[in-house]
Amino acid sequence: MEDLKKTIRSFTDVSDTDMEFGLQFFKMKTFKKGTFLLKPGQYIDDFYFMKTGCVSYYTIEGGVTRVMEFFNEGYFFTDLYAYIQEIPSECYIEAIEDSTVYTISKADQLKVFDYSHQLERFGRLSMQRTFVINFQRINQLRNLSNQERYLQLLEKRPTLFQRVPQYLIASYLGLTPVGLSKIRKRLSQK
Amino acid sequence: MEDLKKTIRSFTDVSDTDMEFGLQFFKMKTFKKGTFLLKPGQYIDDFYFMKTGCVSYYTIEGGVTRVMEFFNEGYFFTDLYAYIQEIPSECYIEAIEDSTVYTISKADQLKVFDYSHQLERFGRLSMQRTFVINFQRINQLRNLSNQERYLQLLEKRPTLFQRVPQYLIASYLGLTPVGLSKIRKRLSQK
DNA sequence: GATTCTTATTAAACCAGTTTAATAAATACT
DNA sequence: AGTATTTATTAAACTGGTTTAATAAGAATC
Repeated sequence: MEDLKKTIRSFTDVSDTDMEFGLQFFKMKTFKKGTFLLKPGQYIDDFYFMKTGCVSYYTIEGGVTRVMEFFNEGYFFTDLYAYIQEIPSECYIEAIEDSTVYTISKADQLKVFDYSHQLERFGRLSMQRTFVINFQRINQLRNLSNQERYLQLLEKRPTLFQRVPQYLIASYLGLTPVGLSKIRKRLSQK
Repeated sequence: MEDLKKTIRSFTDVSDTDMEFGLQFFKMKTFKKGTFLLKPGQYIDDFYFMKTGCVSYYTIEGGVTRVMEFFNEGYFFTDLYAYIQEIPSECYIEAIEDSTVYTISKADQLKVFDYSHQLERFGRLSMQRTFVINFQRINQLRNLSNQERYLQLLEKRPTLFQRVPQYLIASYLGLTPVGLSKIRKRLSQK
């Protein structure tokens, strides 16, 4: 669990005692490509850390799939919206590659936060990080054209384009496959 | 500061001792309509609670004003993005009505969190709340048409339409004033 | 109360996406 | 390898916005 430990300590100092206390609650799980970590209607009680692999976090509404995020190595993830509010999820989390994760239940996480002020701070800071990412996402959606968002994704997460089919990338960008294809054509003509 | 105290306790239990310790650091400030709490290039070291009034949180890029949020009574606010990362802001926070706020510096807030595990938890939970709001915002931007977003705003924050000129509402919705006008016309014709 | 400034609407031309459908290319399956 | 399925591209018609500019209505100022 060295990778997890390292990631936690990239947020804030955590003593060995507190870290050991925290890590004991994490369990390792594996998911084959095409299996689901979460489906609509289910409650999600787990918080995940992606060790290896990739999941797609998406909704289907009226037959339309909308990818909200791809989580790969080093990401913390869950359906945070349903998790926080303890309401049934409206989302899918699907392994789009064979994936290995560490997971901790909400009750155990609360135990950890009660025990350790340092780890509660980690919790606050990781929420902040999530905030920053979401904030950038909102600004991207509001201020950039679809073409600009495509180029930005290409720059920031180039490996995604090898791992993920283009129609899912299109969905992530809020486009139809046709729309993305047009953008790519337009760009290649320059 | 009863309103502030009440709002904090709506998140989590806080003992009188801890609350008293925390509240001593808040200062009351007033801003006349048209004055700025923040301008681009400035660092923001303050966290605000809106007692009465309303501010607009926006950017100007290439002459284009983009309203990100309106904060009125009962909202906690700051330029959280610049605040968290301790980088110069790229945003304006402008009082669009005479406003009264409570404010606490980042250093003081950290003192409070160090002193009180309960208030650190309030910090984490209020970050979570912010997350939920941002998440809904992203989903709105991705999944709803402009018309639907207009109707939803009309429903959720009707008072805004009395307080805020339409061209700022348009900006908040990511539209031009012309675009919003067209939507309103389309709707009124039904 | 008349003038000026700001805000909201309308019209016309335009554009970046959509939908639908056909086709081509790549991948998986037996 | 040959067939079936999935994924990506292209074309054509359409749509909901944009920009620019003119006009109308409302609010502030002298």
